[in-house]
This record gives sequence, structure tokens and C-alpha cells, in this order.
Amino acid sequence: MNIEFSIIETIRDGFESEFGVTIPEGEIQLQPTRKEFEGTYTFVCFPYLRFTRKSPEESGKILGTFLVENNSLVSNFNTVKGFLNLSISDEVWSKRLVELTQTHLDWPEDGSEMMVEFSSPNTNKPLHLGHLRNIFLGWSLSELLNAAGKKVHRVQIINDRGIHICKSMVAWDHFGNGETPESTGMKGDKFIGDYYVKFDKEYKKQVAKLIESGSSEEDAAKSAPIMKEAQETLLKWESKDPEVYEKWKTMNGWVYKGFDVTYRAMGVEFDKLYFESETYKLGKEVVLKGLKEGIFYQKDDGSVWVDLTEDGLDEKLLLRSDGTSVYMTQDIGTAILRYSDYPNISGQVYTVGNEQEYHFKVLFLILDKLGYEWAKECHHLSYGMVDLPSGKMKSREGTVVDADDLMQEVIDAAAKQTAELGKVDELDSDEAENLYRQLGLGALKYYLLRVDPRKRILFNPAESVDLQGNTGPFIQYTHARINSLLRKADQLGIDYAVDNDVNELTEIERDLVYQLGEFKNKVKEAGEEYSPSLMAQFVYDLAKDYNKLWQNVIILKEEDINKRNFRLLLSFQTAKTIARGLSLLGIESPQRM
RNA sequence: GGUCGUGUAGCUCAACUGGAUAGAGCAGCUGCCUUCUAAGCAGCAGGUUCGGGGUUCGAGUCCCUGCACGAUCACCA
Repeated sequence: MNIEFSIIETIRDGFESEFGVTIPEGEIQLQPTRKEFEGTYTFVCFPYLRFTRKSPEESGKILGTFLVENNSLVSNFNTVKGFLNLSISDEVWSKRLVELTQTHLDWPEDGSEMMVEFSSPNTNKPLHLGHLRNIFLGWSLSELLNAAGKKVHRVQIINDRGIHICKSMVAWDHFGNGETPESTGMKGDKFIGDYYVKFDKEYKKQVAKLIESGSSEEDAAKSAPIMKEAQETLLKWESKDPEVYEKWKTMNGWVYKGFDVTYRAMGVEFDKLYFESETYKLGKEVVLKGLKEGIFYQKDDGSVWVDLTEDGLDEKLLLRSDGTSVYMTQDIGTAILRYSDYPNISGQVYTVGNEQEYHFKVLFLILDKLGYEWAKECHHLSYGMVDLPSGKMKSREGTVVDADDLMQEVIDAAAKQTAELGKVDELDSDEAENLYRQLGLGALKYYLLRVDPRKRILFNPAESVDLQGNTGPFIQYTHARINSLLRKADQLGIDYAVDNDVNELTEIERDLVYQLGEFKNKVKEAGEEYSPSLMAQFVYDLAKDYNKLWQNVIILKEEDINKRNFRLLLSFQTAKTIARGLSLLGIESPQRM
């Protein structure tokens, strides 16, 4: 039963029979009635006055009368100025609820496939707060697309080659004394990150010394021995020097192990990893082929470029004069490789910060010029930076918020606040630990996802662990609360999953059934708009409205059995919808808290 | 300077793609736990939607213009 569709059809019939005009399908739209008026759906008459040739008020009345007479779903109407507000009968809402409980919350599989890339770290340092927004966004979008009926391939491209990892390698040679993550008990990514910092320190020291002994700043920067060593290491790597290559493999392996721990803590996993060390060569081949075909051009020094001035962009370098690849070259290769790995995907999404908007605009344009039909299916999910109250995160100033640390802090904060509220009674320690984890991560994820991706986030540590108001734990709490109620109903042996004869609902009950029915649309919309924040907003509104019901009516102890059962069923469906909505954000729903 | 994005309550964010009196949370104030979990609910207060023009029955939303903030325009990634 699609109430909205049914009403729209009847409105079209109404125009036909009352005014003799045919309104094309899809032109008529309904909107939710504002709270202060009676009704659920509102039809705005103004745009159609040229057909009705009557006042807005009168047009509404004619259509309203027609609807009540010709559509059994519509029980009543009122018109305010040109707004026709339609009420749906309570029997319909009651049936609608039963129908919802019997319908799957996800869309059926439509056979299409999508690829979503997210995270995509460098291998020289641990993940930080910025990655968290990226990862939560990418994961949530994957879940949303999946719930919308698509098969989703979650991937990341790992920037495992380049000067950055060479720096860590050189520093390890000098200062490592053969120590390893195992021997030190450190997480692999942290271990490597430390050597990256050690490199930088030593480098600065050497530069300072050179300047002191008379070098210019520029010369010093270039000729510092440790930097030269790093560059030599990179060259050795590119020529597959066995010793360097082995060391590179080992050290990257440490980093991946560390990342795995972090991803597991986040509740995130990937279907396939791409490594730049494996894709840059394909990119280079394609560029050389494009050069031959005249899509690109070569300068006197041998460097290869693409001219995008006709498209309103600049000229862009694709291969350096020494023939080595740049970032763009690798990304061309990666994209092509993905489509050959997964020929059935009908689109891919790159979850990458907005500082790279220009890069992706250029990338997609180049792929298009190379003749790849699927170039127009590529989408850059661009998001704003996460800034701290003190300003931007800067590794040099040590203001980078580490992902592991932050997750732990947020879990600790949840534990502390739970204890303060005196809610730790019934749980054993394992259950309690798990609850704190669910709450802490729920708070953090919701905090980062509720904002429109395009907007930058001012990260407020205190707010991110808040459990009250517009937060993840508030929504989780509503879910836990409902489950407590349903457990009691079960204990009493109440079977509420029946078609109850209810003919008198409160405003909030009608509103909740309406909202529950909107869930699937919201899933689709959030996926199409690449915006988990829409789902975050939806579950929050739902939880908020349910609490209104909870606080204002009696449910389990209601004497009218039909009413009681309807409310229990409504509670059941709300809990189910909240849990699914939260899971689409990557957030777990505790059974009790 | 060019391009893209953002600008809404003291603060953090919404606003169903042009609809009715712009909504939530936090912070502040007032009430409500011997009825199912008060991590809650009810209420008060808080707005020139950055400024200025325009389009129309109607503009936070669309167009023009100015301002502020951010990103970007590398033989970096």
C-alpha cells in the first residue's frame, strides 16, 4: 500500500473530472503537513490555479471533497489559504503499521554493483581524526548503497611507495638498532610513524648545521646527507634492489598490521586493497598510449602533459621529465584496473577530502578523453576538513589527534559517564566493557556523520563524547529503552504482532507510523545524495518522536488491549528501524544500557 | 587574481530541492521520577537566514552584485 501514490493518482482523477485537465504523471507532489495543522499530507494548490480558474481556497475545497469521496484512505481535509491538508483514517494507519512490520527494511537487490573507496592512507604514519571522518563516511555510504539494493565493493588504495616510506626506512637504518614492533611491543603503524618523525628531526638538525657552516637554506635542504640517502633509497626501490625491496615489504607489513587493529576497533573492513606500487605502471602505459594517440603531448624536456584549457582547466603534468609517474598517473591506472577487476560496477565513489576536488575533476576528465565510457560514473565524495578549536591539525606542532587514542578516550568517557549515571548495576564486566565501546564509538561516529559532508567540522572534544541531546547514545538509549519494554511484554506472554482494531490514534502515533514508512525512501535518498547525514538526521528525529510517545502515553499498562498492542507493535517497529538506521551509520544498538 | 564550496539562535547543526508563523541540540531559566530505563519529557527565552538588488502568488532555497571564511590552481600526495 503506497498511500502517497494512491492520493496523487486520485488528485489527478480529481483534476480530470472537476476541471477537465490532465496533469502529467510525476508532476503532482505531496509534502508532509506542518505540525501546527491537522493532517498528514499537504497538496499545494497555487501552481494549478491556471487550470482550476478558482481561488486557491476554493480549488482546495473542491479537490478535498473529491478525495474524501473517491479515495478510502483519505478521511478528512481542511484548506488553509492554498494549502490542502489531508488526513488519513486511523484504520489505515493501523493497517499500514502491520504491513511495515512484515516488509523488509532494505530494498531488494537490483543486480547492480558499486565500488566505494575510502580510508586510503599513506604507510608512513598512523591514522588520525581526519581519517576517521573519511572512514566513517565511506563505510556508511557503502552500507546505504547496499541497503538500497546494490552490491558494494569496499576498497582502498594504499599509498605504499614513495619518498615518505623511504624516510622511515632510512631513519630505522640509523636509529633502529634492529628493533621491531614485536621487540618493542608497539603497534606497527605507530612504530613506523615514530621513525618518520625521527627522520624529520635528524634532517632538520643536519640542515641547521649546514646553514651554520655557510650553506644557503636551499642548498642545505637539498644536500643534507640523510635526505640524499632517502632519495637514493627511493631510486633503489624503483630498480627493485633486493635488500631495499625486502626491507620495504617488511616495514609496510608492520604498518598494515597496525592498521588492521585500528580498522577492527572501528568495525570496518575492506573487500579488496589496491596498492600504488602495483597500479602506477599501468597508469604509465596508458599515458604513453594516450601520447601516441595525440590525446596528450610531450614537452622538449620529455615530460608528458594534458591540455585541459578548453575545458576551463589548466595544463596538467602526467609524467615527469625523468619518466616517473605522478599521483595522477597512478590514479589513472588504478581506475582502469578497478573496472577490469569488476566489469559490472555501474559507478565508483572516491571518498577523499575536498582539498583534492581539482584533482578528481581532472582525473575524470582525462579518463573521459581516453574514451572510457564509465568516466562519467565516477564520483568524488568530497568532505570538509576536521579542524580543532585551536585551528588546523598540524603534525609539526604535534596537534594531530590520533585515531586509536581518540577512540579509547571516547570509550573511557562513555564508561565514566555511565558510572556517574549509576547504570552499571546488572551488567557483568565483559558486557559493561562492550557497552562502553558501543556507546563511545556511537557518540564519535554520530558526531562526525551528522554533519553534511561538504561542511568542515569543528571538532569539539567535549561535545563528541556527549550522551545527551542530538547524539548517537541518545538514539541508542531510545532503542535500549524500547527493548526493555518489549522484553517485559514477552515475559507477560503478550502477542502484539496481530492486526489490531484501533480506531483512535493520537497525533504522535500517526506521525510515527508515517515516519517509519519513510525509512526506505530515506535510505535511497541518502545513497543517491552520498550523504549519511540524512540518515543520521532521520534516526534522530525518529528517536526524538518516539520518546514523546513514551513519555506521554502508557504503553504496557494500557487497559484497552487493542491500543496496548498497537503501541507495542509501534515500539517494536521503531526499535527495529532505529537499529537498522544506526547500523547504516556503522553504529551498534545495545539491547540495554 | 581564476575556479569550487560554505555563511541560518551565544555555540554546533536542520529545513523534504520554491511553500504556511525558519526547526533541533548544547549553554541559560521553569516544571516532571512509589506508571513501562529521567542518557528522558513538557515549557520559557533566544533570528534583519552575511549585506544590497532582482525574479513571483510565495525566496534561507533561484539570478545578479558586494563581503567574510575555507579549499584549490606544483615535475607533492
